[in-house]
Amino acid sequence: MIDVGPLARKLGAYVALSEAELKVLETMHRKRQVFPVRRDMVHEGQSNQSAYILAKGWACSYKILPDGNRQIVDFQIPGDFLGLRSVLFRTADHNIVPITKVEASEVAVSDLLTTFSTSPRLATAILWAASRDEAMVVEHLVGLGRRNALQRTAHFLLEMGTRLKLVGLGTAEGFYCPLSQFMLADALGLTAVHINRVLRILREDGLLVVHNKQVRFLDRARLVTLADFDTAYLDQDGPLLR
Amino acid sequence: MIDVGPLARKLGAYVALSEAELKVLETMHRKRQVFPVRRDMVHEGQSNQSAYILAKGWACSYKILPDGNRQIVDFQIPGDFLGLRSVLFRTADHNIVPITKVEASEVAVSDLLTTFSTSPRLATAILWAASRDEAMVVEHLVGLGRRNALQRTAHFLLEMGTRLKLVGLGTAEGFYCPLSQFMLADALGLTAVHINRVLRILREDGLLVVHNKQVRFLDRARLVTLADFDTAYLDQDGPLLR
DNA sequence: TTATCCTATTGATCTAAATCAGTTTATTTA
DNA sequence: TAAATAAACTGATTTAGATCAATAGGATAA
Repeated sequence: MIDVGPLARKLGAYVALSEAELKVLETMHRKRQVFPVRRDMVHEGQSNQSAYILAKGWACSYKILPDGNRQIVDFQIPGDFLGLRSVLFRTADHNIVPITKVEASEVAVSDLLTTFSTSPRLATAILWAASRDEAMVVEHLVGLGRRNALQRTAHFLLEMGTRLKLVGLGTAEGFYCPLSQFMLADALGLTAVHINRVLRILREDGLLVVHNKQVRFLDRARLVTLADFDTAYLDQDGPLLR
Repeated sequence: MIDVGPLARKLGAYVALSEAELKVLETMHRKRQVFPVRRDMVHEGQSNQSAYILAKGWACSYKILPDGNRQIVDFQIPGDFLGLRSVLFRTADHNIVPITKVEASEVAVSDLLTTFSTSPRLATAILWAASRDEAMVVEHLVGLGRRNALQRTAHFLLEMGTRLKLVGLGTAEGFYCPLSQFMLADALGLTAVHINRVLRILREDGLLVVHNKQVRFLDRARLVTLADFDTAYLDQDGPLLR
């Protein structure tokens, strides 16, 4: 079997893609670019921004408040679109920065629109993926509003695990995670000091271990209960539609 | 001038719409329905849900956690789409409930897709509006993660004011707001008790008054500073594109 | 190979917001 | 129009997570 790449793999979880559709996806990966760590790819206020498909590495989208505080809105992993809203919105309303070295393909919005009209199944799959990403932002919001530090952290790590598994970068047991405790803190609306304590509790309770940029789930069942994690779109094997 | 309805008014802030495009929008408002207060229009887990355009009244989308806690994700006001993600996602991942009596028009997704291919300008405008809504969810997330109760509340009320002004339901001075302090609390990740105290502080500081379901901004400049409110897409008069 | 920086870790203390326990004032409803 | 219910408001107390202040281990740079 050929390597279909993370995006095709992700969309394939939704619809079984034909050879022709895979070809279209392939053509979207022409202009591959490399982005170094810690240098903003998209900057708030920038206009005429491009959209990208992330092929390798991790990035994150964030906002900075006037007091210097940062809130990470979402992490982008291989197979994710990046900066789509900035394009539609004409001006970026947030920043995007690589966490590791990133490889990404620039996608012209016009190409995307063409794809939409010529390949409706692919279009549905892409919209499905976009809706799923939005649903994750919503879940993140719910966590910040109504979950305590422990549940929030557990939920976040379970979700990242699920996302990574979908693109073949993780298993039910764990995943490689290049995030520092400071980044976790900025995503979860906590301080790094508190994240450190939360991770200790999770470890001491035998729920999960984070060590050497590696997350390992020790007791997934109890974690899922603790975090009220919805496994609906996880317990799925093969595409939803044929 | 004819009444173009809240959606046309909102989209008109982005592109100047032609007579033909207004006609298309009008046909989307055929199947008008009325929904009573406090009876879920969309329920989590429901599948084959319809999408709606809200014509009159307020609704909100929310999630309930197992401990009974509620997090309101967003409020929907006239001109907003409602349940779009549920349609694309095939199963609703959240609930939507009317806060006041609601009038909404059912939109078949097929109609929407037709509109997209026949009227590209309208399509862009709708995507712009959708991006804007998503940007507001993101801003909400940032507030929950990194703003204190006072800034968060101020920011939220300024934002609602801006949204309502865009559809002609508010002015720079204030707006009608049917939300109880409990609903504000569920949206802002606080308790009703604390919302009450925050509103008192805002009142005593001469910043804004909430009374009789009416929000009045007393010192907009200071509010904007306090909340770090981005007025970029507010200081706009007439459509962005022609 | 020492100095510098970043990340992880821990203890002590502080504080914003929650919780608890009411009273008061509006709305519904009967 | 009285009774019932929901919403607004307030004080006292508690607590989850922040802040402050260090220590220590790797990694990077010079």
